[in-house]
Amino acid sequence: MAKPSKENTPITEHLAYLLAQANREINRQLELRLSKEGVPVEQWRILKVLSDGNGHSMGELADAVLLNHPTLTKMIDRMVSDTLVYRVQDPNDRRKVLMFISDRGKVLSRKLNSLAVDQEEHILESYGDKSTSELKRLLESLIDSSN
Amino acid sequence: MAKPSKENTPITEHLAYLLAQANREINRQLELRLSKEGVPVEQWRILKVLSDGNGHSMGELADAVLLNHPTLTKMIDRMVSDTLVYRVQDPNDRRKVLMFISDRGKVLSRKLNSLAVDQEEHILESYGDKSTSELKRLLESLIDSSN
DNA sequence: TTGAAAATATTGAATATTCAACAATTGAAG
DNA sequence: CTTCAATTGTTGAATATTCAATATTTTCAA
Repeated sequence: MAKPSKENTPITEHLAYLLAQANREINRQLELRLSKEGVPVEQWRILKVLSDGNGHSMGELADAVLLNHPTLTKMIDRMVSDTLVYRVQDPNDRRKVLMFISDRGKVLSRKLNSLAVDQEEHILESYGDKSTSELKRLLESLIDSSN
Repeated sequence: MAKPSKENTPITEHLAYLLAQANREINRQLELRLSKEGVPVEQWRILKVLSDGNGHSMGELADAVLLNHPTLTKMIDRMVSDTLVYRVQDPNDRRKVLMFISDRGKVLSRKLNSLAVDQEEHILESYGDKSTSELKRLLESLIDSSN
């Protein structure tokens, strides 16, 4: 019996493709909601991370919000112009810049969170509680196993 | 007892974020392998879809490979220059353009598939057979429920 | 049959992202 | 101490993506 070859697997069966497709779709939906406040998904992430009130360096932020450094720098430039966040030089390591959320940023962050929560709840409804938490668990473990 | 508020959920617990993170990581790994042939992930997808030998319209292709139309048009322009694919006007509907894979494209496609299969096997090893198929199942069903 | 609306693909301008080079600071070896 | 390598963040040029406008063809209603 011939050993089953994976060479002709349709693209829709590749994990990489399924992840890209699911991510694209969920992201599109989230984008749609956040557009009510005229804010891209990445800015929601940035505000969410910073809303712990602590200072976060650019490198740390870039990791957390899944952007590479130059892209983050330029996005932060815009957010500083919009007075949503501000930069402070790290006194302990003057190479670093610490980012903080402003009061205006906090107000916006609350609105965005509520839009994001809306979406999560919408997913829970149409996709189910069980599937959602199981999917989250598997994704976390995939991410873990990739490091 | 206070009703649990989701407003302060850390970003790492949002499905949208987990999907983005997992997708980024898996995509990065795939990119790394395909870079051996100097080809971006999207071109692998295009070649894979076209390797059924049939003609596919630009719209159909754009859906299948998760690119929007103008981006696809420009990527196809490059691939035509590299003689990996070619355009034919659809005789039944002259608004449409049918894309076909060339012989050179087929040769490249085989190499790319083997690199992609390598990755899937690597994932199976580190992440496990069971988890992988379960994750795929859940992703498919999430995508379904989003349409 | 005609004319307006829809579908399909491309183009060019505006934006955004990425890559490589740079500047500043820190760490660490000699 | 001094010097050289590593770390951190930004910049500018090169690329890539997106949005809006366009051209072409088809569909379909009047």
